[in-house]
Amino acid sequence: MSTVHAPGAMVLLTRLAKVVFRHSDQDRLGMSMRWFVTLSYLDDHDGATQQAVGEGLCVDANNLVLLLNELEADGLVERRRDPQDRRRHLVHITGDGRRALKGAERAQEAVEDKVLAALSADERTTLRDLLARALAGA
Amino acid sequence: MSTVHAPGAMVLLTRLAKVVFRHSDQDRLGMSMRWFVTLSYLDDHDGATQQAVGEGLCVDANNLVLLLNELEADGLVERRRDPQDRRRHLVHITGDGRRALKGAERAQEAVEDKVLAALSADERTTLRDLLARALAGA
DNA sequence: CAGATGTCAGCCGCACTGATATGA
DNA sequence: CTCATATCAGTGGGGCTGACATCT
Repeated sequence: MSTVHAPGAMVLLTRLAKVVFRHSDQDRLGMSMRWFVTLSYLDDHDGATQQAVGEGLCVDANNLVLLLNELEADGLVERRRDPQDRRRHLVHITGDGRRALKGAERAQEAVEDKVLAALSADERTTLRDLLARALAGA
Repeated sequence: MSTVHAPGAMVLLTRLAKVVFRHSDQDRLGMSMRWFVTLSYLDDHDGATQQAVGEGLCVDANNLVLLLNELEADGLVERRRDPQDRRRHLVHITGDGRRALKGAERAQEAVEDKVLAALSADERTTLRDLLARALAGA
């Protein structure tokens, strides 16, 4: 028989992320995954500089411009000049943005139930905690 | 102050996966992440049908054709007709494929150390176990 | 002047849709 | 003939590089 070879955590993480992506279509969430993740980040980091958002989300600065253009055109996000340094843009989530986010979060719970179906409630909490701490340290 | 709002596990997973992707460049691994994940899967599922590989990795059947073409051209993978059903292709990893995989795995450990820097060895094991079980159940 | 920030144009790898060929 | 499997061509959105404008 072939040896049961255990893949590394990075491979598992990458593969599971693709599963999440597969289940997180526009129809279910009411918005694209990119929008959802971006709004989620801004909900926690309201008023962050555009640069900080790019680093936090691992999205290219150039690409972020287009992404924020879309969100701002829909009124979910606002760019304001930093009075202290007028080169900077401070990115804010709007009331509409928060409302849209809440809706997507509720829809995403159904996705989580499917993706983490094999895990108990306690295990899901543990997973969430580990992911959050890893992300904070990276 | 703004409320400390906790993002869901799916958002955290998606974001951390992008961090992994960022650190897993061709130079470090010696191959692309797509190759690495595919070889890793075949190491555990040698001789799987092409269709099964696509489902397991959440990669489109059409896209998988091109991906396997690349791997086969480099001699890391072999496609063999299934004698029982000559429509099917059984995908096998070659000796060269296993060697290349081992090298990439070693390089990937360094990536894991960076991405999971905030977690202890025990916590990394726990994370790996939870991810593996979630993946198996999805 | 140099350095930082954001914007825009262009290119490329990747994912999906549709059509085709082969075999059960 | 039908259904399944794999392949290929065409299309679209996402990610990156390079050049430019604005501000410190």
